Amino acid sequence: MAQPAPQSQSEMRQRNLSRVLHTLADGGPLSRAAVAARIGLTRAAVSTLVDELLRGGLLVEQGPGRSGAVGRPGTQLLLTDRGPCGVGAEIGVDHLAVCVMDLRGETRVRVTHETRNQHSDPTAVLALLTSMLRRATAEAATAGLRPAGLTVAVPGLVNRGSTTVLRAPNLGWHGTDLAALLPDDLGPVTVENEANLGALAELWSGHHAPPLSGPDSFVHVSAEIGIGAALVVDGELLRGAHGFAGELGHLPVRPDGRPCSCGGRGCLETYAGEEAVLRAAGLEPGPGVRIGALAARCEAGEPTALRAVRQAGTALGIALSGAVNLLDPRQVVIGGALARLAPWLLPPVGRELARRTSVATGGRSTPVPVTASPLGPDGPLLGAARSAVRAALDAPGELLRD
Amino acid sequence: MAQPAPQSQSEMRQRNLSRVLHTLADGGPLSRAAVAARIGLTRAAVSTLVDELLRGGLLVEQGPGRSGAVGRPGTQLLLTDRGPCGVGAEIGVDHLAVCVMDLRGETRVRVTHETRNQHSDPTAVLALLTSMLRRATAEAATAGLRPAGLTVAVPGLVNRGSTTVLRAPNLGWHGTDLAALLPDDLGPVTVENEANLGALAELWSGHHAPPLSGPDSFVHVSAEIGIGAALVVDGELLRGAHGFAGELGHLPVRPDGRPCSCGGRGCLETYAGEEAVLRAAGLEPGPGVRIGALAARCEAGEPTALRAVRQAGTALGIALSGAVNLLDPRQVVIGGALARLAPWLLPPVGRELARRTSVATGGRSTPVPVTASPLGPDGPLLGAARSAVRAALDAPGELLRD
DNA sequence: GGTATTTCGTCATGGCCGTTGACAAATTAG
DNA sequence: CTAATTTGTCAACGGCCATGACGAAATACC
Repeated sequence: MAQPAPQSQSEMRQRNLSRVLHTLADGGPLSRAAVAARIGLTRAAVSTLVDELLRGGLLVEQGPGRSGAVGRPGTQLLLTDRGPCGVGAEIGVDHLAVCVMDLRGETRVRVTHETRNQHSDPTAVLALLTSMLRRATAEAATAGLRPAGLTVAVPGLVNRGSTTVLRAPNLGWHGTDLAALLPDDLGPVTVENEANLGALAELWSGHHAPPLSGPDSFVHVSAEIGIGAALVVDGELLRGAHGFAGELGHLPVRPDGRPCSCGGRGCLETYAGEEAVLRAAGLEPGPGVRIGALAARCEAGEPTALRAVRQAGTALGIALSGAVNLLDPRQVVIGGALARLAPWLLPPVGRELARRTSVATGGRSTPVPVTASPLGPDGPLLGAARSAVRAALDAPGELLRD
Repeated sequence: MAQPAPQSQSEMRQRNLSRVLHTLADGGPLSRAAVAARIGLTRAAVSTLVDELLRGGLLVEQGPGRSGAVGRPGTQLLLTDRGPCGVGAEIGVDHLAVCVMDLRGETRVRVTHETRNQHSDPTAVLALLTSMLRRATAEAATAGLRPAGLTVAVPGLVNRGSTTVLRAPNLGWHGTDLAALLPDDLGPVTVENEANLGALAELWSGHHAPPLSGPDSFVHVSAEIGIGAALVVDGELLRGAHGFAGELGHLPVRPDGRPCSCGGRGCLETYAGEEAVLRAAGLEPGPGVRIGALAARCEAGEPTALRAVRQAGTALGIALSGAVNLLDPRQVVIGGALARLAPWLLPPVGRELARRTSVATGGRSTPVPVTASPLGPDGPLLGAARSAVRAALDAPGELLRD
């Protein structure tokens, strides 16, 4: 929401159009007067903004609302469920997925495909993804939806603001420009780290702690590539100077401990990474043998698996203590595939956090709350789609161009 | 602050006035045309903005600039060195300081007073500080300067957006509202953690790495209360949800190590905190025996002191590795009193960072640069004064009110 | 030296945009 | 049924920036 200052009046107009759209996206159906009250403009001004958006087909009017309150009831406004939509795509280690979301945030089409993308050829993978995109958008078109932007979630590092994947170790991709291999008729293409998108999905879903004052901030842990964390600060993603922020997996947990592939020693990843935990649980990591298998053993109550997860949780808690002391987030969220392990992971994590973050919580008895994301593995895909939707709502000028 | 801005165009005007002021504050003397080019408005628009600021006495015209370039030379504009000014104050453990800064960023008056503020009475300390403020602003008045805001640096935690010191262990203050004990005729009062202000001073001083692209981001380490770090992300201070961000001192360095007063074990502070380092160097911590004494022994080449600092540096490097992996800052700055130890502290810190942050630097051979702040112990005071100046430049409407 | 060129600052004009104040419409309270 | 309240719209207004032209003041070139 933090947009650049308006410097010309047309920019101000764009920003106000966008504010109307976002207000309706957040607050469900509202009358013109209610929108005006929320964004601090007069009813007359909002009327002209709404007229423009209605003419452009971005809003629809519902019948007069039965409010029960005194006074003339307002006509309820709603974002359209036709017209522009956002497209999200996810490139996972063992699957591809596409999701079409309308401006209201409803998922309208979803296509999934199981594959093995480890050490794969980007051209082949993106050709498959493109055909899935074609199928999904064709189906969306029958519902009157027209793509206004595409966001792709990737398990790797993406250069800030570019569409090039710098490194995706699990895919074996290096310096691959995805925009060149994807359709260009779906609107602007954005490529983003999947952990970041998972965190944004969490932020935008709104089903967590109410924003007491000011925007939200949290640490969102996932474990697709090693152990990644996405940091949301004041409602915005913290990407870092080079786009590499959130490398929780290489926080030193035991400075003289096990050597890590990164060259350091005792990184969190050597204790709580997928491979380390699977081995500790007596499982041989391999294709198909991933966190899901471990969760199954925990559910079965197998002691080796439980001990392995507990130890991983302790290490994760130590690393998260560092993050909490540094960042003072409102909460910590365990998302992605790790969310399945939450029942066994949260207790040791919470224990370490309680021990080690008393200063950062101001000595109060309540440590940072740690929760599991209800979105779980769907986070990155939904975050990608919603990111495309929000980008469209941010630029109403583009959408009104017809 | 969440005031419903009913007049969105006058808000735009205020912003543009502010942009003119900030452009001149950053870029030295500039002509109207140069300002227009920088902020993206037309010369005509900037002319009216500048007229208003000239009439309000915030700008002055210099004679036509001798540029040597073809074309009519522009009349150079400059912020005034009279009229409104910012006042900064610092409450240290063993000193008080006040600084008056004009809109150009020049320090015009500075008053320092040595005291012992450990476990002191806030009322007495602030009475003394008030008399210093009176003296400084009286002297500033003879130069035509009129205070437009006061920012106070304190070695403790301040609630976000309030003027109340939650906890300042070294001062022995708890829940003290400073605004009630300070003069109210110096403009709005702001209270801020001194580590944060030191970092902002560093950010605004501009004498570090050139901003290659986008705003700056760095981790700024100081050591007044334990070990504090201030985090600057995208040119803004990261304060945390409760205002407690930057507690570097309690990052776990050796999770089963020495017990810490915070209740945790192996916190950085137990290895690199002032008290721990002094003891390791064979010094008995006490009033007057602080980091300065240690630096003197290092300069003398005393082996025990050198070893103590080297070990502290290693611990600091481990903790900073965590911070760098999480935040991906452009650089790390050692500031405050710690800057005096830089010659002996930087090598071990750099060594640990190089070992442990290869992932966060994208595998490139150049790790995050670590530098010592050239401001050193002056950072917090200068940051406080400049923060007051910038707040004034942000609200030109207030300054033009006469 | 003189003219052309370039750049600066200003002016009048115009368009855009949100505000103000008033009014009809639609509903509830009594 | 009347009064009160709220909604949505309209016309007039004022503020603000863009546009395009102009004179002013310097340099570049002949």
